Amino acid sequence: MPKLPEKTKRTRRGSGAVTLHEVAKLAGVAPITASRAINTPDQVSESVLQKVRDVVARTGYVPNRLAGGLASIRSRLVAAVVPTISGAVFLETIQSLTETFAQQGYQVMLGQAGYDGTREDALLRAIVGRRPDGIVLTGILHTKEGRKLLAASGIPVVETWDLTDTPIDMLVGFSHVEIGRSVAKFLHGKGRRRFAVVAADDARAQQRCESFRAATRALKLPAPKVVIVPAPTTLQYGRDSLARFLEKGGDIDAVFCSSDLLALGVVTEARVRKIHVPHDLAVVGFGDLDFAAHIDPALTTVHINGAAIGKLAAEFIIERAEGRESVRRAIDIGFTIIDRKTT
Amino acid sequence: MPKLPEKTKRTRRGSGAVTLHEVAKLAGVAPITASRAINTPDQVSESVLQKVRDVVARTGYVPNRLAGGLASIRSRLVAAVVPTISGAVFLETIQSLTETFAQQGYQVMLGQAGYDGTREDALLRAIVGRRPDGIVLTGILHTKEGRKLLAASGIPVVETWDLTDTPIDMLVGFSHVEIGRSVAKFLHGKGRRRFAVVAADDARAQQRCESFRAATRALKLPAPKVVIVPAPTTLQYGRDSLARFLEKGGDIDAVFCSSDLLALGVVTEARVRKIHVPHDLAVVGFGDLDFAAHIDPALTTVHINGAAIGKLAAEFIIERAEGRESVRRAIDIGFTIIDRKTT
DNA sequence: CATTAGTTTGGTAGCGCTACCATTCATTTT
DNA sequence: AAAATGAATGGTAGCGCTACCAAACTAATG
Repeated sequence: MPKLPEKTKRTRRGSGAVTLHEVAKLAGVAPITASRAINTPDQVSESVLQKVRDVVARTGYVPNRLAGGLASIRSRLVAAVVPTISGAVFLETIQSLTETFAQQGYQVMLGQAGYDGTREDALLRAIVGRRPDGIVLTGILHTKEGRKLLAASGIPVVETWDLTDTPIDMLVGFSHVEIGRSVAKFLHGKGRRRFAVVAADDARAQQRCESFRAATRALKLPAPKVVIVPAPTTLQYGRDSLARFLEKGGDIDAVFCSSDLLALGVVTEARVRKIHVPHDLAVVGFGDLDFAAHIDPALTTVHINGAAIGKLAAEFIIERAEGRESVRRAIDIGFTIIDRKTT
Repeated sequence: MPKLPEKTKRTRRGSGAVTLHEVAKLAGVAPITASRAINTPDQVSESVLQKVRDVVARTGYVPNRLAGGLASIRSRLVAAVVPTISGAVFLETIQSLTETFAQQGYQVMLGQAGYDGTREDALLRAIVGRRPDGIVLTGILHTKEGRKLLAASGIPVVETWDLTDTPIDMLVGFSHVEIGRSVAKFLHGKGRRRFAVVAADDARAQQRCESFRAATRALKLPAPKVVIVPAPTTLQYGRDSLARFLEKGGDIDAVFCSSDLLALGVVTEARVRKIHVPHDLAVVGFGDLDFAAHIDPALTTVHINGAAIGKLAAEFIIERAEGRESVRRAIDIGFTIIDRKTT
């Protein structure tokens, strides 16, 4: 059995790590055969496989995917872009995205674009430079520059958490306009008439707010009172917002919040002020985060299947990467209003 | 001005994207000069810089960092490993980590190891294969295999959210043992005597629980009642846990929870059962998440400066990558018990 | 003026891997 | 038996970039 050679030569260049060539030499085969033994084991004889696996174990060889990606145009790297990771809404999506990709041997690169989109272009350039096999845009509106860059790169892109008639490439989302309308109707159906909205200062929350407002108009109700809070949302903003409504002599009987955290804040503030939820005030959240069902009173909210979004987005990109062109390119995953105890 | 050439040749190989060589040719300089114009602009004359920048803008050239990383052993990629992204505790750390790195032109790759650590080794291999400039381990205990792999790779590693006498490399953390002890003393100082613990089934939560138990023994108090819940923790587990204590005829006057979400659950369940917090029951959380200060009653909890951990970890790795060997390698960032209204 | 030092540019040779084609040898078909 | 097929292996030539050294040229020094 050949002895493991000392790390000699290659002083200046090279990481000093074990390379495929060294593995091949120790196994007594050609480099390309060693490569096949590792990547496509069924193209190789049992004996070669054995020898190579043996050497890999002994040397602790870890393939250099930088080199592999450069040689094969398959980096097995994908990028996920979120406005910010601290807004808990996207977590489920990222989690299932990461898991689905990990199972297929892909690594996920995370980028935070910020809600204002200023860093977005720079981020996209950094991402494209890594030549990922796909890019998942999580809930983001795109600058012209960004769109051009992505289109030119030829990298598969999935936009998520929204719908548009002009997707860059693929799409997994749902209609924020539809949600705003549905919630308005829902509250109206419950006999509520004097609406308020607490909406984060981000494009999708604003869309929901706008269509909510439009729906109240269609229902011949007074225009809803609106408070805009910075994104990402917090419980405190929710408390403050309710306080604001009441200070302004707010005569309201229902609040639609753009996140569950805001809704929890409103519920909390209401309790402190001895306003009974749902009797005096109905509260609707958005996101159906983990805690929504278990707070007291249980929160009525709009459920989005974030995990499904992540899984689908990953599958779309994997299909593309494997060359299986999928026909479905845009999916509306829908939403559900979960009627619990705050309405 | 030379015309942009059609994309010809290189049909099978190559991404078809603009390369540095093409940029150089269009700018009328050697490839290496173009490289310098882009990466180290002050090594190059004003006129060359102008020409190259011009061509880059016209062609939409995006440097291939895969190739760059392969050639230079500087991938400008770093990996962050978390047990799971849905446990909100680490979010702040990841966020500040990502931001600090992004500012320096590094990209962050995210890996989820799972709380059980089964996927950890596979994940580490995948990460090492990408030859990142650094790896940040967020709150993880490491298998022998994993330690060996990382040590052999020579990649700078920062372990976080814990302390150990035998760090793989660098360390930014705090003492879970110290926290358990401090919280026990804190509650004892408030006159509480009949303790309970709700702890997640993960190593660090267990450490806090253990030292809490040890401290009660030292204080000659009865052993605390303990409920273990699966990680990551949820509000519901918190509610269930309090229910469990009470069913078992739990004669308790204080609960130490291993997360703020659990604590919120306990507080919620207590309210539903008309148990007054803090009069009848004191509750202490862990993490001091965003909402802790704003729920009602405001939550007493252990504050960890997660953002600082992320920032420091990033700085450690950047220093290493730039060749500036830092002396400080292990930092205890400490913690604070924030005394609010639940105790 | 020659010599030295500094600045700007270019050539060569890989980094570690895989695509593509060519070769060998065993197996099957006519 | 010859031809055709298939399976296993190897050789060559890059992928797109940068480290290293060398050359050319400018400026400063004695």
